[in-house]
Amino acid sequence: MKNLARTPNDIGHAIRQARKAKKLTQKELAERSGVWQETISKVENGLSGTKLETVFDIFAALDLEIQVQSRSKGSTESFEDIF
Amino acid sequence: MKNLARTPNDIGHAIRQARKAKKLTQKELAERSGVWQETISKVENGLSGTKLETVFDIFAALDLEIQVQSRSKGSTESFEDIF
DNA sequence: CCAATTTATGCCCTACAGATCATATTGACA
DNA sequence: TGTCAATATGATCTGTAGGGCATAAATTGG
Repeated sequence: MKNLARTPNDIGHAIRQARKAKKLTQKELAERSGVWQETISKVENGLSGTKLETVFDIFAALDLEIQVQSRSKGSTESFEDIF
Repeated sequence: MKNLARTPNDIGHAIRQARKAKKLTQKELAERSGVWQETISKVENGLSGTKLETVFDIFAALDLEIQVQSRSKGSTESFEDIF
C-alpha cells in the first residue's frame, strides 16, 4: 500500500493520516510546524488551495517527504485502493 | 522517474527534469496544463511559493504523481492505518 | 450525559500568486 | 554572427492564502 497523491485533497488525507499515526493534535502540529491550527484544518479537509511552502512546513514537522514519480509505471495498485 | 523532494525547489527541479525528458517546451507544457509559461518558469526556478493546485496541474500534464512517505525509513510502507 | 479538548468556521487584513501582456535575455544552430 | 525560438523578467490587477483572533461545532474521556 502506498500513499499516492494526485490532488491537494490527497495531500490533506496523507497529512491527517500521518498526524494521527504520530498521535498529534492539530494544535501540536501547528506548534511544531509554525503553521496555524486553523490552516492545518483547512488543508486536511482540502478547503484551501494551499501553498507548497505550507505543505512542506507541515511535512517537515511530520518527518515526511515526497517522491515525484511517473504515473502508472511499475505499480499495479490502483489509486482508488489507496485512500 | 523517481525523485525525492523536501522543498518547493526540489519540485521545480523534478518538473524541469520531467518536462525535458518528454521533450516539451515550457510553452507546450503551459498549453497542456493550463498554467502560464511565465508561471512554469518561476516554478521551475523556485522563484515563487507556488500553490499546490498549480503543481498538480503541471504534474497531470507531465503524467506525474507524488508519493508521500516517511523520511527516516526510505521504504514505501504506508502510515499505520488508524481506522 | 457532561465538561474538556479538539477541530472547524467566520471575519478582518496584509502579502503575494498567478493571469495577462510586453519585453528582455538566453540558447541553439545554420 | 545573425536570427528565431525558448526562457526569464517586469509591471499591473484580481483573487485568495494565511496570520490573527474569536467562537461554534464536534469529539472524546470520565
